[in-house]
Amino acid sequence: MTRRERLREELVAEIKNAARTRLNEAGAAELSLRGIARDVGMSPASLYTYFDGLDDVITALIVDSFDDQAAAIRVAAAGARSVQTRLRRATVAYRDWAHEHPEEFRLLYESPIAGYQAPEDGPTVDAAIRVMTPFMELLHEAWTTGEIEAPPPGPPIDTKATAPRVEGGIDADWLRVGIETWAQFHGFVSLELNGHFPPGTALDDVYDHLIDNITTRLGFTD
Amino acid sequence: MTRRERLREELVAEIKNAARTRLNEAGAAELSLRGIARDVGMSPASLYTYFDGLDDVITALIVDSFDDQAAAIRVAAAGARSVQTRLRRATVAYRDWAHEHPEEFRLLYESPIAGYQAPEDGPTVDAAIRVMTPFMELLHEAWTTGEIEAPPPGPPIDTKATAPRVEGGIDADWLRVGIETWAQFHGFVSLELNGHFPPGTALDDVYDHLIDNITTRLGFTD
DNA sequence: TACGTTATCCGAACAGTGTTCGTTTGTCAA
DNA sequence: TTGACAAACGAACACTGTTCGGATAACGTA
Repeated sequence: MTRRERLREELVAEIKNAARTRLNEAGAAELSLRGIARDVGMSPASLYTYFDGLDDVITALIVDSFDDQAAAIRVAAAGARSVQTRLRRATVAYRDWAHEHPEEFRLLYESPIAGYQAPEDGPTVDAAIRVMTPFMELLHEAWTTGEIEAPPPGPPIDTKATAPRVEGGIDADWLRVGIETWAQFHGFVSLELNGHFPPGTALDDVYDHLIDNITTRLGFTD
Repeated sequence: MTRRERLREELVAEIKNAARTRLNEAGAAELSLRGIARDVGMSPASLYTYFDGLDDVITALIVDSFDDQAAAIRVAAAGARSVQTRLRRATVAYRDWAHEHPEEFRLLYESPIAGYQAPEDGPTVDAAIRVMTPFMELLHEAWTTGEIEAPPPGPPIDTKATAPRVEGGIDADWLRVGIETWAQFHGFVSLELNGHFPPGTALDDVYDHLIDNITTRLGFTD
């Protein structure tokens, strides 16, 4: 590792850090290439030495943010005995992370930057799957340990795209259950973050109540 | 109604129409004030005679889109006998409308235009509530006709903001159930629209399956 | 009909954006 | 030391939203 390579890596990290800070503190509207360049103290043109443009910086940011959320979920779910408890903690961590990084959450799951196009080779898709993997693993574990029963059959899911990225493959019915579960608590977080719920309400408790309903319906015998 | 007032109304409608067409056909990135001005054949400065700026045009667009979705939901839910069927059709209409107007849906429920700020006096909030009202009415009707039972008590919801806008007020428990229900099918539509589900899957069937689960849990005896 | 008022419209300008190009500076290896 | 390459920059281009001043047209009224 030469000196130049090391400096390059440091500067790439500094640029990504400046971009993330800018996004979190000033919002997506201020996530501009020229602004990032000002923050790291270089000219806009110089940034093109390290990234192919603003979209490339954003793509790197998305991948890092997905991995950050995935790590937060894994940490929150670790340690508890019952799978039900770990699954609950994972869903709570999903929402907590969104509250701590609302701009990043929007960047990951909505499209707050008009004109941004994710790259074809899909590094952001890979990273997104790394967030869902803990949930799928918990469902699978709950099933193998007998905490919940096998899901009733339902519409088929095409597992070609996701199965190769999950250890031991993935069952179509479980993937469907995972997607449905995800959709339910994600919808709450998304609507909440975009201000679509009545103000003055203790949304923590409502979310807990929603998770209760979801886990109950999954078949956990509380 | 003078001639000038009529011309003004027509031009306002034409501007909004151009903005909506631009959004739907070219995406949020092309929803620019200068572009809209080009489409209607006037200078950018002239647009300020009719709107206070780009944000004001977008606000008008949001209100119209909310009302359009609300109308689609009401049309879809009308006519069927059982409340369960109408509720199901309403949820399907919610998703169908999103598929027919994906860019508009994102504009309503996510924040695809960085820097846009909704106005303080909340015309967009009023319009958003007009979308939720049919769902709340259906829940209330199912309860009064005995198709489902009263919801078990749960965390309280502050009904001050929404109750005055719904005829006959609103019950806190029912509002909570409505919010939870909405969150669940909205999450599916949002994730689907943003490409977070495995490709090649028959998502229509999965959504139907999800709605089955939701209505069953609401207490409808199929 | 004539006049003053007002709405409408536009051109020019300003500050900001992403991106490209040509050039210069700095670093590394042969 | 020299040649090759990475890195950095200034200037420019085509955009964007917005403001301002002035011109033009339509209006209500005397």
